[in-house]
Amino acid sequence: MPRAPPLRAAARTASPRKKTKTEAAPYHHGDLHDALLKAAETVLERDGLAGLTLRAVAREAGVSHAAPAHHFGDLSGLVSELAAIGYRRFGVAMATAGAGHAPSESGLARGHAYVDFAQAHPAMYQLMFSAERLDMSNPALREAADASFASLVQAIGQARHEVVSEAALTLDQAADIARIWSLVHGFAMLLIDGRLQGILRHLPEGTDAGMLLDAMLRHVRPGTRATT
Amino acid sequence: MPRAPPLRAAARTASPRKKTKTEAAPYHHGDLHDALLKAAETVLERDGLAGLTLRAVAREAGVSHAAPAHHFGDLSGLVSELAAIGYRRFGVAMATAGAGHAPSESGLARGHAYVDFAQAHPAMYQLMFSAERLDMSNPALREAADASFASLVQAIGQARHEVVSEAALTLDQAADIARIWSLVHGFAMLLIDGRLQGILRHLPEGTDAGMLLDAMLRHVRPGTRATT
DNA sequence: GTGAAATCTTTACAGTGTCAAAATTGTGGC
DNA sequence: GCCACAATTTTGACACTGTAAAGATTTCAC
Repeated sequence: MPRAPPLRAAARTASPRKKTKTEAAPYHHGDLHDALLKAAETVLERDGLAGLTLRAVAREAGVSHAAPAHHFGDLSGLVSELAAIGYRRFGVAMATAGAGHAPSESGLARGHAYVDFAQAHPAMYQLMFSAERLDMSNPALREAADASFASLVQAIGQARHEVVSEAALTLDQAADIARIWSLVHGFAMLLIDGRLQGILRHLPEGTDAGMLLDAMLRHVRPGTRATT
Repeated sequence: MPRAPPLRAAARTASPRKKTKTEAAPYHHGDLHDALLKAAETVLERDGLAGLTLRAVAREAGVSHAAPAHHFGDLSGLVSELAAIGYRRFGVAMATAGAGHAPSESGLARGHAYVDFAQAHPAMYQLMFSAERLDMSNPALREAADASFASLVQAIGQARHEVVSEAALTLDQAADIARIWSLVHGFAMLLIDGRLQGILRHLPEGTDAGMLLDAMLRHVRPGTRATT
């Protein structure tokens, strides 16, 4: 059966070697694990969340449809690891946005960076918050998501000019965290789902989502208040 | 073929008669359209969004697997009509919450009613914002969702002590709408997805989501400002 | 080398949505 | 009253999905 396997070969040479001091051809595939994750991201960006199936990823990687199961157990295992990658990437985007700005404006910059990420990678962002598909007990995902949340808490603390400990929050601190997170997450979700189209359409000519976000955030500053 | 049809009979007698004074078994079904929508809601509440399939709804209603297609075209047709029902129900919940409160507190009451609805019917709320499944060109859904949005705009206008026209928004008005909507929607989504568990766990004993929402909302009031 | 383990493929099964054809039932015309 | 027609519902089929088991293949350890 001369069933040509060009895809397979292409996928194999695409991934760079990691170790194997002898530089001999790697074992079965090279590292299907990473190749599958890359293929999954390609599928996700091309076909959206609905097109992200085990078999589609296997096709994209040029392997049999059951290959992913061996590396990830099941579909939730694969998408959870992909979401973990998304969280790590999201983390660096937020970190770079936090630096390089005056402290007074860093909160605003972070808010914009948050929504920019969601807008630039809508399918990935949806996946990162798709409780239905993700397996939150997955260690890689758990760790990446927790780190992302911790950096949010840290940023809130910075804006409040105090050290906020995740282990014991006051209601006021928690309200700040929930407020900022709900704001940017809600805005991002509504934006991705097209629910803000009606608003944006009826705004003065040339107003885009970024300007709306800016106007929305400028009246919500955390901390610096004494009592209720 | 004595293939026992108990489900069908059960489903038929389960729904109260409307007419048919003779009490004979109704004609084809009665009205499968409504029966399917009721079955869909049962399935949605019992098995969540993932369990809401055409065939599961057909089974619940006691009809063949292809029956729903005739009434709703396809899956998105069915879930869109179900979501429309959700929006209408959501609308009355918000309306009753808006009334019966002092004007100064009606905004807060509405915010709580919003999140309460999402918390009481998480699967329905998720469906109502599942862009992936819904067909926003569905007339019933479009109308119900638009009405829901219009009432939000109207409530914002009331809080701003001005008449807000959806047809031409100022950036300031739009920012108020987006802020409030993003806040409650984001909070509801994070809450449903379990993302606020970490926060709630580390709050003083006995603090629940409602208190957190209250603290979060009390520092965000729309309108009443002059310039930026 | 050779056996063992890891990797990948093949095969199979139970689901799913959707379509076409067949069967059933209610309705309107005469 | 009766009969053709239209609406409704079922049956059957197809392509797709995830997942499991069994077989084939390759690498690794010794």
